[in-house]
Amino acid sequence: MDETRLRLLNAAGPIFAERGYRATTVREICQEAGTNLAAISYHFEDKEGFYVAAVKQAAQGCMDRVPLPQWAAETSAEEKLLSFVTTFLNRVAVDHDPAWHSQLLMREMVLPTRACAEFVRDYVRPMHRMLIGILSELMPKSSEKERWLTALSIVGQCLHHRFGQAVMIELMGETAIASFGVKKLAEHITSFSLAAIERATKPRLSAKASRTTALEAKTKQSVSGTTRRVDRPARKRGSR
Amino acid sequence: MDETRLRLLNAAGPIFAERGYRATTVREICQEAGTNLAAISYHFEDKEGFYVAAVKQAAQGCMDRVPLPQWAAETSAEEKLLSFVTTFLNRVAVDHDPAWHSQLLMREMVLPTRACAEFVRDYVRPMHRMLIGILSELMPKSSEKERWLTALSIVGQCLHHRFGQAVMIELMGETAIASFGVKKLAEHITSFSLAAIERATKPRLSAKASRTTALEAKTKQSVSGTTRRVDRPARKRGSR
DNA sequence: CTTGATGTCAAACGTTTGTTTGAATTCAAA
DNA sequence: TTTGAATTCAAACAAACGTTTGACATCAAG
Repeated sequence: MDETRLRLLNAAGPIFAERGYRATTVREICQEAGTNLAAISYHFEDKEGFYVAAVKQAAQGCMDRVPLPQWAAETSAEEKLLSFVTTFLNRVAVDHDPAWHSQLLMREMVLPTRACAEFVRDYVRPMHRMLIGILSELMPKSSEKERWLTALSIVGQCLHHRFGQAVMIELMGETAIASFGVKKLAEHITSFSLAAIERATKPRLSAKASRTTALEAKTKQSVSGTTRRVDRPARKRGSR
Repeated sequence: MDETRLRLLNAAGPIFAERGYRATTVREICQEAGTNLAAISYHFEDKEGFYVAAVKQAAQGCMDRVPLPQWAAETSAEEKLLSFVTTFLNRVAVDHDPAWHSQLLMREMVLPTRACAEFVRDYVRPMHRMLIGILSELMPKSSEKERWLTALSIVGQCLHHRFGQAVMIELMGETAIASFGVKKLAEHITSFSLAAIERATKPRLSAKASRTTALEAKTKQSVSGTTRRVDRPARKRGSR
């Protein structure tokens, strides 16, 4: 049976997601799963193989829980973008049932392990293709580079609500964050991005547009200075 | 002397940034710094205190290397936004001299430790205040919530070029990434955001605007499904 | 019943870890 | 020179870690 295998994987996800790879001990997972210690090297070769399997399961779980949208032929590109952003936010949102799915994948993005390449192939690339497709409809005359930059702007806005979560809570308090909600967030990001895209596509307000682009010369930025104020010793010999 | 202290901190930064807290051993750092093993508990109490000191030094280094901009009275809000975005990108950019500064802070954002609160107070909050100030000029009639959302959109775009770096390289190749450059990036993000802000502030093209906001009804998204396709066993008893 | 493969178990192994110890060294003040 | 605090050093400590071992259990096939 692989009942043991499944119990291990289900127990591993939340723990790996919360503590990270190194800080998680196989003993802890086995105790949580109610299995023997040796079950890990038996079913997964070693700890690293076990971790990779857990990441795969997390990515699969994210995709299955919130599948990519499909549209009728007559759907407008604007509608597509809204449902794409909504899907993205739902996949990475913090307040979803198993919060550890996206948490584990977030770790994989910041400090990639062996599982990263597969993650990009199976999970990131399909979403990226879909977004580029939508952008090709929205800005048909743009260069590939412009579409890339726009895609990065949109994805960045979505992901920030996951990556920046800890800092945002520290910055504005936990209650204020929760008041946003996925739906409001998706509408903001979509209309924000659509406005920027339409402006770039049809720059008819030439007065304002030229004022904006005239900024480029003023990027004088003093990039110098060294580290000051290093703190003084903390404990001398005899404490504790 | 705290020459030993400084040698330890300088050696610790890159290693903590690359490997993370748990995967880094104090032995490795001491060997790199050329100090004795006991120097850590002597100067920093224990490993965690040592790590917190390293994070502090990284944040200070980031701020000193790229200080916040200061403007003349007549500077337009658009110019301010551009130089703000440029400063932000320079602070988190990957291609700067000690790349480990921002790398260490990035870790701190994703998995916060004791150092996170101080980091937000000394490093994040000043930048946030400055951005909100600029946005107050750009969209004077907006609510506080709207300004917050806009600030998050801008910051998200900037940070994504750091957080998403590993995935972007995997997705589009290393050379393509480098071709962007901080200056081009800053101009893109600034004009992208300014277009969105100006559109929201003066929605005179009512035809297109209403088409955009009419999307809201169509957010039907099937949020269901369970995990399928769990992989089969990897190694049976007798291998290796 | 025997056989052999599959899976589970308690126990132990060898290594690496952060931390501590107590002696040695340095060096300015008395 | 003597004193005493500050600092560095080699060595060891105890705990925790991933992994392995060999015996035991289960069960269908011959």
